[in-house]
Amino acid sequence: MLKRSISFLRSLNLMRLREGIQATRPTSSQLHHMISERKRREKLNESFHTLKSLLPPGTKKDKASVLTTAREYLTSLRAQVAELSKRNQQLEARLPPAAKEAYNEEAAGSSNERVSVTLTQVVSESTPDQDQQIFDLQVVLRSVECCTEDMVIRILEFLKQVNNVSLMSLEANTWMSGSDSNVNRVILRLRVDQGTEWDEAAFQEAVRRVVADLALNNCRNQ
Amino acid sequence: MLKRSISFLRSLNLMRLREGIQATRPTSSQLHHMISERKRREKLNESFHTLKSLLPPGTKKDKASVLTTAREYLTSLRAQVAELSKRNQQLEARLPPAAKEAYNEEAAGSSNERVSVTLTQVVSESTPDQDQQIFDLQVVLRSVECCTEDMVIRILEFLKQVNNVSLMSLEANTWMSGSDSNVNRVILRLRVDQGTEWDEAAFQEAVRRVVADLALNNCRNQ
DNA sequence: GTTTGCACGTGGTCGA
DNA sequence: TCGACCACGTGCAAAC
Repeated sequence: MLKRSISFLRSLNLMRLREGIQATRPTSSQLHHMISERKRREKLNESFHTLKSLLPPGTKKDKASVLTTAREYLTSLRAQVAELSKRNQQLEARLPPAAKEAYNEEAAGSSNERVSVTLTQVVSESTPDQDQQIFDLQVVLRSVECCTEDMVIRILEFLKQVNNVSLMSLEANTWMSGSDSNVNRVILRLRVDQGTEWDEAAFQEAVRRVVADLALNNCRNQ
Repeated sequence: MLKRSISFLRSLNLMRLREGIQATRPTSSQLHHMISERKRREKLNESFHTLKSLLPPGTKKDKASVLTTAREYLTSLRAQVAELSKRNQQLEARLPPAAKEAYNEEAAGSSNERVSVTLTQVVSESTPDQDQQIFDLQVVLRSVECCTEDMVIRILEFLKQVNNVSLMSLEANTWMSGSDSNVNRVILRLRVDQGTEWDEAAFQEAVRRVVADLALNNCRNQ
């Protein structure tokens, strides 16, 4: 019914335009403008309709209501994303880092090295923050009498001096391996702020030197 | 159909009237209509502006662009929520059962205490050694700025002074809780040689004092 | 020049 | 009747 009246008005106006055909020269441009505006309007209305279809179904078909509820829904979704991301980070923080590689490495060769430091980046698709990265630092030390406490303390005190990394989680184990030589393994999950420079190899080498120095000192003491 | 003809006649009459006399009918009702429509328009534009302010900042100030980008952003946020929720569920499913209690405890009350120390004996039927016992020491510290590194270092240095306990494994996490107050949790598995005297409550109280002292010092420093 | 976009006033419909 | 809402055509800018 409404469409009918609209089209009726349209034809009426067109008739009016044709009535003044002799005095109004820019009829074609005006007509083009008119239909262009009509096209714009219907496109905008279509966008309104599709947007309303995405909103929660109890929404009024009001244009203003569509806008305001879109705004509210958007902020709500943002809050949900933030909360979920935070909770996700909490969960990931206390998730034990994968320790399978250490076992394989220990079972295989490379045991001639008393200290091994590996640094692997954790790719997490849930929190793809571009300004920070997450690394897993694994330190394995085979020594006759280097207690895990000293090792962890040394590593942590070293980490405190590096200002753009922060500790997310830490996992340390010690176990006997073969005849009276125990193996200490520490896995640290680190969050690296990407703002400053970050030399991965240099950091790894520094950790290696710290641990090797600890092993030397301890062996000299005993 | 009848209505159509009626409206047609009416509009025709109105147009005739307007053509004839233009100054006699700008009555107050038309003026009210005008300013009301103006009010409506500016309110709608305001809604447009606020909605655009919530969109990603590279958005065109076009009305249609605002609508379409709002739609895209909304679907994107929805997808993010779905993916985060799925991942969250996966993470919660594979969460170790030991950490669930701490999670609930953190979510529930008992947050009035900034430091909590619990010591539980691990009964393991696989190694029923009678001359040594295994304990799990859990330390939770809620503080605005007590980094986990210091906490672990303090606990380990304290442990080094106790001569009849040795560290088996260590697990430390830190995560944000609420507004800018992070929670540090450290779980230590200790082997206690039963030969000498072993006062469980005293040990726990000593750990609590160490951690509380650390928190005090850190709060005083900052 | 043309196209795009927007605010304006206006007439019309639908519900209190 | 009054108020809210909407579509229409048009004048007026700025941008391709």
